Amino acid sequence: MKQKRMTKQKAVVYEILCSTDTHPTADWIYEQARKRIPEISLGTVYRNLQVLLEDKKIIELNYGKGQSRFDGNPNPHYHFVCEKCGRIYDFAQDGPWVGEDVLTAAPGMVKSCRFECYGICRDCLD
Amino acid sequence: MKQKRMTKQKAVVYEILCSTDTHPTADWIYEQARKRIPEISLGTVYRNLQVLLEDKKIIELNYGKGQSRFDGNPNPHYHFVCEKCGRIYDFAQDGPWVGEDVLTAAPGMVKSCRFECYGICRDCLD
DNA sequence: TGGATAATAATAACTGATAGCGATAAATTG
DNA sequence: CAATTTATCGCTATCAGTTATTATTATCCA
Repeated sequence: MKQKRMTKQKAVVYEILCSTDTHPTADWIYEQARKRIPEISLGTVYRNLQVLLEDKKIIELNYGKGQSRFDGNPNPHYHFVCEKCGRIYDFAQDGPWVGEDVLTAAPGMVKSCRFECYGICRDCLD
Repeated sequence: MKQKRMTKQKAVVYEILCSTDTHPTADWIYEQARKRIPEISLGTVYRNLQVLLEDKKIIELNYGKGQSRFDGNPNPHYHFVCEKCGRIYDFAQDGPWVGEDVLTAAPGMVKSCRFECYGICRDCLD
């Protein structure tokens, strides 16, 4: 297996992602990264996000439209997407989970799940 | 509000989508549609899928990578994605549902949800 | 049936992401 | 510590999927 190196670029990408809970896009990470490594390229950001994904250090969130978003928390957890402001929130990791009965109703062997809610966040409700 | 017309193309796209439970891609629908309207264009398929989505007649399923898939059943239901063969299955609509407790744990007002399981389907397990 | 206009077919343009390339720098070897 | 290997770099071109544009055609209501 190909050995992986920790580079300044990779470290910065990972640090930026871990220092926020906003589930940013690659573009946003790129903008932030340029503040610390002005010559970094968008391709490098994408490449390192891919490597971090392979190492299961981070999670990728796709919402079909637009860009992927990334999450520095690799532990399984649910997300709430505000349809008004677009922000993505985490469900509390110590909150309730989808029941076993739902999983056993699946037409096959379940290896992982994805659960998301869409609606209006508390900020936008006020 | 702009009035919408029912065209041969739109009807065919909808009929094709409703006549299968394979959650096809726009490309597949296009191939099928050409059997009935040889001169139909891919753009028209995409456009009509968009219109049907707006009318909430169908559902779009994105899995990030690759093409979107479409579902002629607009009622809320869960999906199971086989990671081996790529097929997408429906959960039984009379099966168990994600508990209310999970929904009330959301950081906002929930309007819709998405729940998917990934794993190996029964066909591929044999 | 006629006319306004929504929808079409064809094709070009767009977007997010990836691949290829020569250059660079980190690891390894002697 | 120098030489060599090779992973990663920045850059650019490319790709796939989708959407926008445009001239033409078809729908629908009076």
